[in-house]
Amino acid sequence: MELPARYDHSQVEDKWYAYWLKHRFFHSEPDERQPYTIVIPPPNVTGILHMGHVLNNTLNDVLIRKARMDGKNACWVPGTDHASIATENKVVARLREQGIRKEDLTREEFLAHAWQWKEEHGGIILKQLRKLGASCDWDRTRFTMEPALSEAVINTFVYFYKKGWIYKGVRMVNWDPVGLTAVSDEEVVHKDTQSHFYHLKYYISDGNGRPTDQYLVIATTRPETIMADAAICVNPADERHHWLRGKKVLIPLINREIPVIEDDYVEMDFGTGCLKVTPAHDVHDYEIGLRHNLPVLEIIDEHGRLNEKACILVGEDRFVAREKIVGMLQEAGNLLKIEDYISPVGYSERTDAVIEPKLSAQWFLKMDQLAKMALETVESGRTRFVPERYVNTYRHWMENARDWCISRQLWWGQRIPAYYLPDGQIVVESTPEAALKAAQAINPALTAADLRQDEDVLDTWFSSWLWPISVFDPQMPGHPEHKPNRDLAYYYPTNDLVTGPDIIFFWVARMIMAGEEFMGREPFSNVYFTGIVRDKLGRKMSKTLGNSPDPLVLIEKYGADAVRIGMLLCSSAGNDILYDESQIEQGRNFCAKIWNAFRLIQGWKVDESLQASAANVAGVKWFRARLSAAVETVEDHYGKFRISDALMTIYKLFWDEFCSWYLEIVKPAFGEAIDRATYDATLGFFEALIKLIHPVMPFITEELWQAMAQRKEGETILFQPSPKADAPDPALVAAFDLVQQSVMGIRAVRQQKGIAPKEPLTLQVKGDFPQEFLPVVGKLANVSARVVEAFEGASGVPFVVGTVEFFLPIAVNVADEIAKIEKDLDYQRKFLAGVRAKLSNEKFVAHAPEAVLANERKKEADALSRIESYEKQLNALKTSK
RNA sequence: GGGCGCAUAGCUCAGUCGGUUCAGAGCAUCUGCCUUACAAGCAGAGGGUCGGCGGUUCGAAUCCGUCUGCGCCCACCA
Repeated sequence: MELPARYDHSQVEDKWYAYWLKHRFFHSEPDERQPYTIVIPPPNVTGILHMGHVLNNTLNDVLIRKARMDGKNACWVPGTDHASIATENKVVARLREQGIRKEDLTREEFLAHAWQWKEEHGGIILKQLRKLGASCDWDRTRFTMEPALSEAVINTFVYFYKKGWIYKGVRMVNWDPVGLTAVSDEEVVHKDTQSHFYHLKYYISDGNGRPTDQYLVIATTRPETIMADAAICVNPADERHHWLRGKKVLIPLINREIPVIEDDYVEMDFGTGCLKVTPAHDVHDYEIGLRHNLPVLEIIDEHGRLNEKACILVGEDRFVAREKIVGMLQEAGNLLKIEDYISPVGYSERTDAVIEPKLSAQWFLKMDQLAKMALETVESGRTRFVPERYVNTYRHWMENARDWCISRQLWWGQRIPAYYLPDGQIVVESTPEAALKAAQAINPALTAADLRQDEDVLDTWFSSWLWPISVFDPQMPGHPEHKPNRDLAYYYPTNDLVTGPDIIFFWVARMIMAGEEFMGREPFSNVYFTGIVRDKLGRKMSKTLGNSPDPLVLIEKYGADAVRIGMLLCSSAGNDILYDESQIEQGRNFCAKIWNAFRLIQGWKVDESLQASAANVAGVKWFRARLSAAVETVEDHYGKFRISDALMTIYKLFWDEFCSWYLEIVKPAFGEAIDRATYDATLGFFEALIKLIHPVMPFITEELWQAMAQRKEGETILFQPSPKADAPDPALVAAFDLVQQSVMGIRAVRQQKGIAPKEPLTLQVKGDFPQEFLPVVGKLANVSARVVEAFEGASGVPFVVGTVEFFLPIAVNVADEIAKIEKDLDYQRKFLAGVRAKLSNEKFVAHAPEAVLANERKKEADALSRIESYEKQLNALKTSK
């Protein structure tokens, strides 16, 4: 088979992906092999591939392909997440473009639009993952809102409700006035925001609702909420304010009378020590209100606008109202001063709207028991975090977990299966029929028409947390009596989860909770946290900055293998990734290198009558040992999730050791043939190498594996066993190191003296040099090497590697050589002095372990022998002069 | 405010148990090569007071303290 001179990924990648799909190589069914399972972190169904996905899914794919080659039954379950807020926002935006307002649609009409949108745009990302080479079991593709998985979510809700862990409560929630829904604490992002501290005078009431000339001063960042004030609060220990006891004050502008109360919550040395209490619009104020039985007056509506209860500025947006009321306060003489102030403000993660604390009825799931269980899972090591430090973060959150607000005021999602009876009682059942039955048990006269289902849907994470279970057996969650089906029993718990640390609470922690609750054990053994992909300048990649490249464009340009390498090269666990296109170029260059190495080998003619040369025999012997050592290192790296280290080990093994050294040793001269033994060994090495590379570069390795022999339809590199390390031979590897050093020494001399590599030289070797490798040195350095007792010839360049001395008899400038040797000699003497200082230190000799001591003695001996050798050379040179 | 982490060559990062000639790798740079696999390449070279200071130790990039500069997470002192 004739190979093109250049590797063209575009001719290769689609071809083999189609081949893999055709033979369903990625598909897994339970069998007698050991399973290795990964569930994909489901991307948003409407999402498109970005660099973060590339990193994450490349790592997943490396792990799954490695496991497959290790003989495990590898199963990677793909799928998507319905992402209720994000998707609903996109659908609302598109409808708006078409002139349709969500408010004008019924729930059913809206959902019809949403599903249509999902059918059109959904799952694009899964198609894109194929371009990357992701070896997912596509037959198992799941969607969190598909019927079976939705059923699992509903059953879970019913299960926890009946267990008493789900309750409905009026709470202060994080309200998103743009998304028009409550969001969980985890979905609120706090950002330091430049704002102002307004100091306002509140006049003391004369008892009849008229101001006296006495006043107190409060400091607030939210003057637009004063109309909702229910009290002014001071710390009881604050003597400055004792005169206010029992007094009433008037809210500026509207002159409503409110009491002055005392509570420890107020910090005496913050602001003015007087706090305006606004129970409807501040979490802490709400709690103070509860303690002091204050009325709750809500003046901001769901859109963030002032309502009629505000009396003034009705209908104005909260921020506009803030501007206007400041002017009004100023005019009325209530504004004392304005300070610049930076305060943390909560923003909605999804819509970036400023979160409004809002009192509303929401559904909650109790976290105490679940958090306790899930903490134990990680503390006990049943689930291991990589890097380990995330355990601290995890523990802190678990110990402080607050109840999870699981209701969302949206339509896109699983609707809460709570049904209200006309008298306000609630029944919770998984179907309307069951709900009716339950309702009739309370009141037999009720009909289906009397029941009203809760309007809210469930938080998306309330379905994602079931993912490692529900993708295999959606009947399991919520049915403790159910026995896991064959898939779940076989694949659960999964092995590794690769995800970003940003969703450690959203998703990882909650999957562990669900796993413990429904399966009685952890959902995965290891969690590998990736870093965040940043640009060269360290900025997070984002659409608005426009610094995020389109992975598909990169794949098109460089090939998927190159993109994968580019991402992996710089990805140590838990550290952020500074992405730079040059890394992908490096990946592409590696493809070219592999390709060309194969073209070289493939072009060799074998002469069956030829005996292997001494150099070839030695080369094969060395590389076998070298490969073995590298395989061991690679295995070790994989075992510790040091994926980039594993890659770098493989990269250097192939490029440096195999190409630059091994192939140069065995390469026949132009037009000449190679012996059979060396050829077969070389081909064997090459096959082992591409197997080693396959998990990181699946396409080119399949192409070459197919090209290197007659393969039958249905054969693939995917299931070839990973190369195994056989008897390691460190001594041999070390001996070859000496060979490399000496070859490099000769090349350096050639470079310095301007002697072309083509020009043959002779080399004299003195000392303990491994004889069998002399021919290797001869070939690589183009020298005829021989061992001598003493160097012959007056003029030449000596050099030393370890304790072996070399001499290249060539014409040299004696003065230059003398200067050079004197410099080396000087260095060696200082080195010796350093070693001797150590050895003469009694404490060192007393404390240091024997191995360290022995090494220092060896260093001393080596230095001595080198000095002796240099001195001799120096003398020889000087006398020749 | 609390917690976690980072700082090593121009850039991105390794450095595992404190000890091997330990100060490394890749990229970039410089020099010489269009050598018949590969210029997306080959060969060679230069480049760092391991952020500062102090401590422990026979010995510190590595352990401890502290300072400085970054990053992340948690936290609504209005």
